Amino acid sequence: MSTTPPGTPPNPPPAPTRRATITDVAREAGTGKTSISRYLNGEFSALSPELRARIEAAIARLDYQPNQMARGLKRGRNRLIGMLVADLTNPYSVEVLQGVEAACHALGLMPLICHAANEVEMERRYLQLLTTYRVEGVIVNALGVREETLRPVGDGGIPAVLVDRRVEGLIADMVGLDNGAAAELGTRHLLERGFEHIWFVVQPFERVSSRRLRVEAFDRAMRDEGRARGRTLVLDLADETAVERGLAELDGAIDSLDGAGTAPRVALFAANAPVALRLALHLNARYGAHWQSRVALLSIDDPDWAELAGITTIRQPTYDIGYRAVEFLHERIEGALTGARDCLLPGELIVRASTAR
Amino acid sequence: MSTTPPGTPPNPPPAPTRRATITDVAREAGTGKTSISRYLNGEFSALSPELRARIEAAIARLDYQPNQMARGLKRGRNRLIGMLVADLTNPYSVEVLQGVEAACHALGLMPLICHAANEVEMERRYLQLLTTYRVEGVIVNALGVREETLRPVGDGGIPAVLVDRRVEGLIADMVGLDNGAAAELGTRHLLERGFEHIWFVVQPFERVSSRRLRVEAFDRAMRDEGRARGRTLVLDLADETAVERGLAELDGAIDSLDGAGTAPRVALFAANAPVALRLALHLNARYGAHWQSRVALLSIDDPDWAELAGITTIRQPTYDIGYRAVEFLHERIEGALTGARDCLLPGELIVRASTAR
DNA sequence: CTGTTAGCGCATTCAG
DNA sequence: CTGAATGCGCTAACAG
Repeated sequence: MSTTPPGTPPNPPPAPTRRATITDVAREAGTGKTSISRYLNGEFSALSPELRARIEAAIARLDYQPNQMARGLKRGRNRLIGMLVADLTNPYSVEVLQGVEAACHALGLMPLICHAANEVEMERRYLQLLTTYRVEGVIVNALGVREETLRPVGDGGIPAVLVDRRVEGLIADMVGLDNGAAAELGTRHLLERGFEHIWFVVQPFERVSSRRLRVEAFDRAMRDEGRARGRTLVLDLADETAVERGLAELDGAIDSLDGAGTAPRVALFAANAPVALRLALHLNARYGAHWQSRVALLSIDDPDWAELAGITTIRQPTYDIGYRAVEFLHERIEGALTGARDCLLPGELIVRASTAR
Repeated sequence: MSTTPPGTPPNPPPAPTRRATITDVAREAGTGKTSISRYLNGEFSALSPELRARIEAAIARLDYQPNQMARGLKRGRNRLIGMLVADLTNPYSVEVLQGVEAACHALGLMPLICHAANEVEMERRYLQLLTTYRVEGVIVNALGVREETLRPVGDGGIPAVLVDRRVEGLIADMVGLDNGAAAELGTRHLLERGFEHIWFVVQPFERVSSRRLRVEAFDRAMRDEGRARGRTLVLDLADETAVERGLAELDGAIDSLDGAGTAPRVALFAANAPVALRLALHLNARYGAHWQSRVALLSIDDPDWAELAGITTIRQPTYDIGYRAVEFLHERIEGALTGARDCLLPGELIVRASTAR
């Protein structure tokens, strides 16, 4: 069907081995390349209706599609932006991505998605690759290291906006959850529900600003309160033996605090979904399907299994985070010279059986 | 500023606003562009050690990075391939992606990841976009429609390999789970464990080949057996009211079959993880946390919450699927002219509490 | 309104 | 061993 010109047999063009170029179209339309270019760029006011029609026909006949690479080379901009994701396995990332995609769509940008899979080396490679492809900007959900890796980015380099985490020594826009408020929200909730012992469980946080902020807010909230006992457990999910050691510590505490038959007195506050999952798996294995009668679990992030497990969560405005990040980046690309800006979005508490009492 | 003349202090150039080009490097090294190009392409045998050193220095001084776009334009190949994902929200997709990335890495390819978010229109847009960026090939986890959308791809068009699903009228390589064997494996398992009523629950499958194959294999396996009763329930997850209607039907059946106190006689076989999650959520809401004492649940796909919920699964070799897909594509790109090939990988049954009796 | 000219950054003949 | 010239597909001045 396509756009067979009137008068020709309706066979689709025989799979052109070489894609048509602007020169081909010009020849086919009996005109110069400039007019084709004008047509492509919507400068119709500079084209007679007659010429325009001929061009249209030629393009259809040749199934012509302009080569973005060439356009980019000439124009100096290719509408490409990089999106560097630390861990796509984390539902958080995928959700942010949806916002990013929507915004890109709306702004005429094309996101190149790169997945570092939690490996610093990958992060470096991709960043370098993005650079060589001359992306106009990058959105970075970084692994946390500045040196070398992030050199080409940010101040002076290509425009960048950080997502979720700040990077030491890198001045750039940043958008993410209001970690302080979120952690405080969760802590207060647990305190209100009368838990006497609260463990904040988090992955190593020295290098990841968002985690650090969450820990700090937790500490602060617990200190302000005074009654309940709060502790922090660091779980390096990448090191299984370390994880088991940490979990054993937790088990000890839970066992010693068990108020047989009564509602649980201890609550676990997971700093994010991966941690929450690891905790749930362990508790499930150790105490059986009824582990929730022993311990309560609250988590920042709201993965799809949270509802199934009945755990309380603090949902992040992931979509908005992604969308906003692209907007920031776009402004920078268009030349906004503002200083580094922050956009901290609030989380939403979703109370489920685990802490409903 | 930029090109600091030789003999000046070795301060790193103050963030050149314009990236250095090959011409800059040539000038800086006091040679021609050709030699730089040779250096970049590793043709050291054609460079005197002395020249080579000068080039090296110049590149470092200018922080030069070759422009991939320009290279691609000239060479006619840009090492880019498109990866079109139907639904990144599905862990299956992310896992496949990891295999794709690893293979790309190994083969020197750069995957452009595009997320159709289950929208045919998005799929069309991205495919068209990939075309204009002149990707050398595409890996497609399609939404299932051929017309228009997939026109530029496959036979005659740019090399393509399908993942998980075949597309009607499109002749191309395909790699995915051996759906027939997997569904049969699951069905037999349920029969062995003595379930008397088995429901196969699946999303609308007319347009998605993998789903169709699973349904068919289930039917076949049930027919072969004869004793137990098998039924198929279609759940269109995109249509909530339809979903509820379907679930109500299921509820009726479960209730009527309830053998009070004994082990469950009915098992649900979910065709994939999204369906399994929807089922689990519903059962959990309706029968409480102990729903598994009423119904067993088996699912193709092995999402991270499966272990937590204790449901039996058939895990797909997702990583291998992605890796293999890239290998196929690579061969095609390099000019292999074989007819369409298939690569069907086996699934692995993981028995958990739900069906352990 | 329309076509000609000159590069964008790079790789590739083809002569030194 | 080395470099000058040519053109990839396209846009952007410049003239008609």
